[in-house]
Amino acid sequence: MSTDLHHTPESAPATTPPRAAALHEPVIGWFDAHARDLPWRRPDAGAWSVMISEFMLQQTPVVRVLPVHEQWLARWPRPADLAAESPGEAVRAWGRLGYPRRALRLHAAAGAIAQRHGGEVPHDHAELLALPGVGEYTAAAVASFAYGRRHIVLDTNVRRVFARVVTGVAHPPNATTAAERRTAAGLLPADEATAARWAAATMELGALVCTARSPQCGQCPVAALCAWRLAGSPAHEGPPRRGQSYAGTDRQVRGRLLAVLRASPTPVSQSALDSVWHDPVQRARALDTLVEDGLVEPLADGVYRLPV
DNA sequence: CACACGTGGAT
DNA sequence: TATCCAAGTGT
Repeated sequence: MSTDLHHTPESAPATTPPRAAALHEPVIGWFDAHARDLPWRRPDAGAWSVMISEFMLQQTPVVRVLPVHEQWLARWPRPADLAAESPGEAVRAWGRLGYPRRALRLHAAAGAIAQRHGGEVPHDHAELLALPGVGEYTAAAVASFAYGRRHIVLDTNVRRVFARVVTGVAHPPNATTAAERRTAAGLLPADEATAARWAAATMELGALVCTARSPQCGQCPVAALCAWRLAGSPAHEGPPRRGQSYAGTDRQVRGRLLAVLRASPTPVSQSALDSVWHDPVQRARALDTLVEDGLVEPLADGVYRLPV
């Protein structure tokens, strides 16, 4: 086994990266045999179902999204149904998925779809991107998964698969780079339907086999072509991967405060909020930012509620 | 571009 | 127990 002692992120892999065409069939074939049966992937799933799932899946695992996604779709079958609700109800129904600003943005996106797009989730990438809460990834994902369009879908799973198979490193950079976009563009099948299949397949491969912690290379359809394996599965180099701290942060306080509001069908008093965090300064700051974000609505006399 | 932004399960 | 990680977006 030859080890490159002077390896840097920009250096060429020790072996030739696999050709695009050599990857398509095994990866898509693997997907056909092993893809999970997720509600938003079923033939009868509409674009709205896909869009709800994409919002919920931003930084939240599939198993926790499943039940909430089902509830949302049953309660708000079309974008206009959600748009007709108060934003507070969206925040409440978001439950404990985390990052509740996503609920607010999905509610706002539903409003924009009802107003500007005749109630239909747009097909066009640029129009999707213009919606609140829809970034580069989500716009591509909705266009590709819901409408079969040909787009570069670069999420954390796909980035990790390409980092290993093509670039030969254990993990992708912290932020998406131009080099990654070039790699993804070079691998994207020319045929539109195949490209959409490829996007879903590479994402699923990263989620189920080419995982962050302990990849199941024995199950991987392209293990024999994988630049990382061929290089001896070298450990991660470079800057430490971004860790998230949580205990004691404003985020934790915001979470506590919002949990109180979600649980109460009626406005809550200042004292009810005061009871969930000891430090009055941090508590006040957290409440302030929740109000700024539109997640909490202050009423008169130190009473608060979810936004109407 | 680095950082804020929730929550909970796995190791 | 501490850390890592999960289909990112907005600033």
